[in-house]
Amino acid sequence: MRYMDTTTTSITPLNPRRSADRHDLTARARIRDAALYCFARDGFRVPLRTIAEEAGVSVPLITHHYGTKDHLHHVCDERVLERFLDMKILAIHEPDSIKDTLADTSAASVLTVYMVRSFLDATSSAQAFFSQFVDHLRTIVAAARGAGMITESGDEEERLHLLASQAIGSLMVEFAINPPADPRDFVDQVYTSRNLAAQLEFYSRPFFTEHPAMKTYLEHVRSRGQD
Amino acid sequence: MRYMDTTTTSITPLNPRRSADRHDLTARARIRDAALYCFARDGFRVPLRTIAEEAGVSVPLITHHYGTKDHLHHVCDERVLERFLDMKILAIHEPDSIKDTLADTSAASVLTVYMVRSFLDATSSAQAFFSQFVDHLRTIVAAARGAGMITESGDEEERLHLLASQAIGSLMVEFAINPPADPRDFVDQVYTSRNLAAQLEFYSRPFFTEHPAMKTYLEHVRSRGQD
DNA sequence: CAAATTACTGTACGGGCGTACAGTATGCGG
DNA sequence: CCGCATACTGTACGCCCGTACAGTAATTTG
Repeated sequence: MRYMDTTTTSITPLNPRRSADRHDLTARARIRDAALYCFARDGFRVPLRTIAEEAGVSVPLITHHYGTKDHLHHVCDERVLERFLDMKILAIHEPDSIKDTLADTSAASVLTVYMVRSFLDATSSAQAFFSQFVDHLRTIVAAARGAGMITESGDEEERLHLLASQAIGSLMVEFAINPPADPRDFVDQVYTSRNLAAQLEFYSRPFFTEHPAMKTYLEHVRSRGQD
Repeated sequence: MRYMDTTTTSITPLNPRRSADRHDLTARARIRDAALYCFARDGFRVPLRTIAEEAGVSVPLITHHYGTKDHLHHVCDERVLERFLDMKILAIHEPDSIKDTLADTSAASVLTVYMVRSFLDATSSAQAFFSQFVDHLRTIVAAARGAGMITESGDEEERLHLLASQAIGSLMVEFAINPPADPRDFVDQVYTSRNLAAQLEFYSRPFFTEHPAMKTYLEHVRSRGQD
C-alpha cells in the first residue's frame, strides 16, 4: 500500500448535493462521500469514472488516495458500519423511532440502501452488518422483555436470527421490486403507514389460530422437525 | 431475431450432472439447462464461456440458438417461473410440504437459488416471481382461513405482502450471509429443524405482549401512522 | 445424388473498465 | 530561493466478455 492514508474522519453529510459548498471538503473526503453515494445509488459496479465525476476529480486521483477500488469500497463499508452504530435507524421493531428520532431520513436512507446493496452483492460487510444488527436487536429485545413487553421464546437466539432476517430481507425485497430512483427516498418509500400498521398487527397478534386442526398440524410438523 | 427458435419444452432434470448421459439431450436443451444451473451457481454475470463449457459446446453455438445472452436469461426465467408453478416449494407457511412433497430437494434448491439471484439482481422476473408468490400465498391463506386455521387481519392484502417479503427476504439474507457452494444444497441448508421450529413459534404466538406499557406504545404508534 | 437448411467451431473485433505510468502544478520546510 | 513531498491530470495499456463473421461438417429435402 503506497497510496496516501491520512485518516481524516471528518463528520460530513452523506449526500454531496446537500453540502452548501462541495469545495469546503478535502478532495479525499469528497471522493469517499461521492463513492458512498454512488455505491448506494448505482451499486458497487459503478465505474470509478462516475465516482470521479460525482466528486469533481479525475479518476487517477481516486487511486492516488485509495489505491484500488476494492479498498475504497472497504473504506465506505467501515464508514457505513460506524454510522449505523450512531443513528438508531435499525430499531425497526420500534417503528416509531424511525421517523421520530430522524428529522431527515435522507441520510439514513443512503446508509440503508448501501447496506441493502452490500447484502445484494453478498460482500463481507454484509456479515458484519448482520451480526451488528442482531447484537443491536438482542439488547433492545432484552430490555423490552425485562419490561414485560415481549413474550418468551423457546429459542431466543434463533428468534433473533429470524427477526433480523425478516426485517432486513423485507427491505431487500422491497428494493428489488421497487428500486428507488434516489437512494435518499428509500426509507420513506418502504415504511408507509400501511406497512407499519401491518407490521404492528403482525407482531402483536398470532398469525395461526388455535383451531384444533391447526394444533394437530403444528404437532405433526414439530415431530418431524425433531430428526 | 434470426436465431433458431424450435421451442422444445422437454422436461429434463435441472442439474446437468444428474442426467445419466448428458448427450441424450439436444444441444439446445443442454445449453438452457447449463445456463440455468450456472446462473444459479455463479449469478447472471457468469461468462457465456463458462456456460458453454458446462454444456459441452462452443460459445457461438449458444448465440446461434439463443441470439443474445439477455434472451437466454429470459428463457431461463420463463422456465423457472413455469417450474415453480408445478412444485409447491413456495408453500413456506406449510413447512411440512417442503421436505415432504419433494423426495429430492436439489431441483427445488436450484430453482430457489435462481429466483433469489433474480431478486438480488433486481431483474424484471423478480417482480413476476413476487406477484406469483403473493398469488400463491393468497389462495393458501384463504383456504386455511376458511378452515379457521388463520386469524383475520385488518388489511389482508398488506399482510400477504408482508408475509411474502419476509419469507423471500429471509432467504435472500441467508443466501448473502452463507452462500452455498452448490445451489442444490440451499434448501436443506436454510430450512433446518431449528429454523422451522422458530418460524412455527413465531407464527403461532404473538411477539409483543399485552402489557399495559406495550399497549400505550402501540396506540401511540398507531396514532402516528394515521397521517 | 444434389442442394439447401441446420448444427456447429475458430477467430477476431470492440466496448467497458480497472489500473499503471509519466508528467505537471502547488505548497512547504530549509 | 531551492528542493521535495504532496495533489493532481492525461494517456494508454491490458483484461474480460459479448457478439459478429467466415467457414466447415452433418442432416434433411426434393
